[in-house]
Amino acid sequence: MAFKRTNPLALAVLALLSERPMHPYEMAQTMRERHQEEVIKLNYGSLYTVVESLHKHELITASATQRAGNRPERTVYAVTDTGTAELHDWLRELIAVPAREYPRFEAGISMVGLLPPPDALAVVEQRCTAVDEQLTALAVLLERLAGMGLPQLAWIELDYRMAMLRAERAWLTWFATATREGTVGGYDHWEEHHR
Amino acid sequence: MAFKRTNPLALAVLALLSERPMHPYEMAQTMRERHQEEVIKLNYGSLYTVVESLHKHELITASATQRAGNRPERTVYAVTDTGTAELHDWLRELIAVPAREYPRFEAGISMVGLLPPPDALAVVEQRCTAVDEQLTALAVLLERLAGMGLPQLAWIELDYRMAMLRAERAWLTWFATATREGTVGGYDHWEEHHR
DNA sequence: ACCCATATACTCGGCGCCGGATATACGGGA
DNA sequence: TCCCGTATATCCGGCGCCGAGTATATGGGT
Repeated sequence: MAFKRTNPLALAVLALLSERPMHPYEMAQTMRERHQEEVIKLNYGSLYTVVESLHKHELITASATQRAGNRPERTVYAVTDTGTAELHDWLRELIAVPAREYPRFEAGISMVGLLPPPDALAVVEQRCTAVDEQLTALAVLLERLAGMGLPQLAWIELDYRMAMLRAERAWLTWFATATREGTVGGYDHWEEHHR
Repeated sequence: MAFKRTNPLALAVLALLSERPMHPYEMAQTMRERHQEEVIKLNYGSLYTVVESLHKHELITASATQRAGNRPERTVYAVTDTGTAELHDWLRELIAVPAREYPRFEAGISMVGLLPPPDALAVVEQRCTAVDEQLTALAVLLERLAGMGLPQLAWIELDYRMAMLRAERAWLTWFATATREGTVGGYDHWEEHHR
């Protein structure tokens, strides 16, 4: 059966191995150092599962089980030509085709009418401050990265996330005021239902 | 062990059962009719798993296995008091606390430097038009729902999604022009590397 | 020389999710 | 009356993911 593009961790593995051969644990370390784990969920169990799957589909090869000092054996992997092709094609797909991802917040906010208006207002305001904190944290991080001389292309995904967070904050602010002032469409029925 | 708030489908089940008792298949039908499946991933296999789990944790009760005509047996479920409490608390959490969800696009765009600039530009422009189409489709849907006399609160999650899509489109447009004109930070190195 | 905290490197059992398979009933056309 | 497509309602085998567990090596403190 063909390789399935489910776990993005496999994408990270292909990308790392297209730099140089590595063993799984080293991949994890490198992902940590580069803050890649911010963007792609890393987890040891999944890492080894994913590497094995890539190996089975011949997108990577187990080059050698070496041992340094008396450390346990380490299997070092390298990417194949098919693997590189898969990496590029997967990447193109990820960027070009928007995928339905069912964000939790959409599920939550779609049922906000089940909460009494004051409660709803409170939790929306909580989220608003949380998003604000994430925004300032991101701004600090960007400052630091730019200060280290890293080009914008190296942290382009943070730039994107920042734009999204700003938009979310704006929407939350709007919804909070609309709830507070009772101007959101259907407020009367909502308020009446919780009395 | 305590109930785990993993699958949002369980949230939908609790919400539906807090209207009236239903059997699983009826829940699915209702979700379809109300376009809830746009916001919460529905899938029969998961539905029965989730219902069983809720039942095990006594958040819902199996009221009666009735049979209409000669149809196969149907187990009708109803929500318990603990279930209602869980619903409200989960809802509050979903709204108040932003969750890391690792969107696929972030993973993709973070590695856009691996593609040659012309390829990158092409796929970003593809996404841009795709997002545009989603936006117009959403606008049509909103028009229809408002025309049916539904209050804004009934489709508040679509309002949110619209705001997010607009922000994404704006960012994509910016990135596309910055790539086309070579003004994105680190372009020289990028262009040089793919020659 | 000894000890323990930390780093290194991987393993494994369990569980949730998926989607295709199953089985029966109903309704409309030939 | 027969047939078959669609609706009803659920089941289940398999697989990917998770995170806690395991085992050894290194290095710094006393």
